[in-house]
Amino acid sequence: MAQVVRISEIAKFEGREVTLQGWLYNKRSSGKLWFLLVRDGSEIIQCVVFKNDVSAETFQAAEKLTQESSLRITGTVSADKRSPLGFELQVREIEIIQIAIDYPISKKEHGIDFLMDHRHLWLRSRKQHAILRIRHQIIHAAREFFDDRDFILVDSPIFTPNAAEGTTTLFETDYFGSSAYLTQSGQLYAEAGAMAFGRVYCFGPTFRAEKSKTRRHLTEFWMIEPEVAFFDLQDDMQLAEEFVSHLVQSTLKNRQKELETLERDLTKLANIKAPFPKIHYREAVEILKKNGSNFMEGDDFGAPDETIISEQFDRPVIVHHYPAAVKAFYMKRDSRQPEYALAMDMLAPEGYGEIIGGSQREDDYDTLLKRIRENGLSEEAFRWYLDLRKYGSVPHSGFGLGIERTVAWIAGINHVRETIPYPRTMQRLYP
RNA sequence: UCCGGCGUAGCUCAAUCGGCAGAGCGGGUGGCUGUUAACCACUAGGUUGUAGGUUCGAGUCCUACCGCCGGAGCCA
Repeated sequence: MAQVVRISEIAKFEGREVTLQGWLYNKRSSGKLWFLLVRDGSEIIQCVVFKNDVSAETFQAAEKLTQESSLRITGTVSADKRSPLGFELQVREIEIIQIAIDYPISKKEHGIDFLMDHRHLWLRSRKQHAILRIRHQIIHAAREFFDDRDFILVDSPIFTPNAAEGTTTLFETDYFGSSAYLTQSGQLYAEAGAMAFGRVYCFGPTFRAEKSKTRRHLTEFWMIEPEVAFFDLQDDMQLAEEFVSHLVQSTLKNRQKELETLERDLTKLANIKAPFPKIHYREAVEILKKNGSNFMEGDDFGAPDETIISEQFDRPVIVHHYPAAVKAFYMKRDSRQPEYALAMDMLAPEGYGEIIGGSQREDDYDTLLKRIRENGLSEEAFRWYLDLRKYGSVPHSGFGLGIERTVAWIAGINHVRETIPYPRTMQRLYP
């Protein structure tokens, strides 16, 4: 065995003998010659086995290897123009660790249900690698954005005693004889954090028991939620557009190869720079009317409406001042036009839908208490939340960005289920 | 929950008007010293989702159920 290296760093070892540890991705033969595609998690490299250059045992080992068998393979790194990677391994020795029998995912196409049943194995494939590396990059960029702006990470609990959004979409679980709910949003706790630290964010999984079967929905999805004291709606929208610009530009800069693997149109991403267009709800309604939608003013937008609106722009569009009636109880109303909430949504281009929802929060104790009562929510469960309006209440705002929809949009993936390692939907709790 | 679609080999799909259930991939065997989802030859592999019905005859038509896919509503 020679020095063990990662394939991603193979260029540094040209002309030297190295050992790779990994799995067989695919193989081809040509008589006295085997071409082994070996992956180690970082990259895939073609390893060439000439019958005349290796021992009989090693040549037999090459013959015996099946797809996804694990191995150590030793040889000399050589530059080769025919290789997509630019380098090959001229093999001297193969050590089989385990022969994989009947690996279920073949090189040809599969249906989505089959692939999702084998999600734990599907993660090994090229496309899934590209998507999850992009997800990693977006999460990294998101943390970097807030950390660089002096935000403190203050995570919210996952077990909660109360609802943040509609009560019909809560997952209820037994909690030592009483009920707890899986969080739908970390926002309410982030508000408490903002009153403590000024600017905070939380990042974690959230859960919605919505019976949605669409390409934009999961029952478990990850959300990053900043919350800032003394921010009004304008400040909030500006933060959101700078944030999303950063996510896109960081991915474009650091994951170009993965975006190309996914055949993403990079020119569309290059445009995504702040400022973004910002339109009042009423302007959005005008757009819908002009484009032949039978939309009723006063409603919230449906998915087809969002697509029509977002198609008017070459970058995400922020719609603000939604009718208060269709928005959550904690959103502050505009004092000059109280039928509208100081709310905003960011709609991604190309039909990817809403990626951000945010608002300026109601900061008046009596008004918030009234809203809680109007919505039939438990005053007792929200006692702590009301405290924030009792002890030094200030204007504050925040938003939540759904990671999976953002990854789907940036990576150009049709369905959010491929943007998370183990998607949870109404139909799927396995693997 | 509602609307629409699909269930055939391990996988992806064919099967004309209701008339012998087939191909590619994957597996096995053999061949090939530069392949890129390699190729060539041979080969094994089937309770056509389940239950019932119509018919001389059902993968195909009808009913119910189950599973999945897409969409709506709801949302990020």
